[in-house]
Amino acid sequence: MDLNRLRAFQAVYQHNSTVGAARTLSVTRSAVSQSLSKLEAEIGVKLFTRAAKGLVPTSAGHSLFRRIDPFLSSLENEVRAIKSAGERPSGLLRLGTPVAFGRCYLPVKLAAFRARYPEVEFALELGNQTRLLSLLEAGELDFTIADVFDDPSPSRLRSSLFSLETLFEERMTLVCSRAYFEDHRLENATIETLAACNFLTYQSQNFDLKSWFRHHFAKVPPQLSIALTVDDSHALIEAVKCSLGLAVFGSHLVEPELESGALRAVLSGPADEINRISLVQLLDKKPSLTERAFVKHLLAG
DNA sequence: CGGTGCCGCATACCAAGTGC
DNA sequence: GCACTTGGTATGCGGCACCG
Repeated sequence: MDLNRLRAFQAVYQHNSTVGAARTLSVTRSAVSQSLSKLEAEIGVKLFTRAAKGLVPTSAGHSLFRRIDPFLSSLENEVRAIKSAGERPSGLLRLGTPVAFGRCYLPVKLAAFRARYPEVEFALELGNQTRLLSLLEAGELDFTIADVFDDPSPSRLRSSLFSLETLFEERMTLVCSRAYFEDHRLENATIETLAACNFLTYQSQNFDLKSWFRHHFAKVPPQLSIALTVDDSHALIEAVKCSLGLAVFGSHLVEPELESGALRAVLSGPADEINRISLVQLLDKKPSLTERAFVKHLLAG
């Protein structure tokens, strides 16, 4: 059934004339008259009685109007809502993030964005980078936050699938408790001294530690003694404070502890490895208005 | 990519009713 | 009777889909 013919019928019913309907629909009365005739031919029933001054609905006309008027009105409202949604950020944003970043930094940014655009909702996925990149690739996330190092080893992030935008940079520092530092004589530590220590890591394959060793010594000790693996920065900091071993942290996570002297940095200095915390998107995906607004919001700092 | 057919619409015109 | 309003319809044009 042709929607335009139904709209012509609706307008004629409301005005009891083809002239009024034509004005409403911005067409000539001839077009209205023709649409109406075709609709009647299609249904096989007269919808109006042609009177001297206008058109009077038949019982079939009344019945049809009662059915289609709510439908056409709700259809128009729905289309209007969809159009206005395209003009302002709204809807669901699916975001992946490392656990520590998702807990500490992101909630503030999400709150500020939503204060500005209350029609936006978030679905936050906390997890390790490998899993988040897989979800992004499968189209189950709109963005993910990732750690990007200058490490020359092959990285999935450097494939042609993804586009990267740096949000901010942090120094990667190897730290331990003051007691652990003194017990293991870690002032001017060599790779051999460090290789004899215990380590704590975020990731089961301890990429963070390997990357730190490659950066500072251009090689990784053949055997690292991993005392703890935990994907939670608070747990990791507490374990380091208890002298369980050494762990690599983004500088912002342990700044207070380093300043108070509760933790000590090993080989600390300007030569520390830089982690560019970046926003990752699929390269060939055209970002929506909401996604573009969110990227702009994060990049604004 | 051009030919063809269909469809919606506008234009022009006709018919009928109404008011002065 | 005439001007005006309104509805109906023949005709032509333009846009679009389909096909070879």
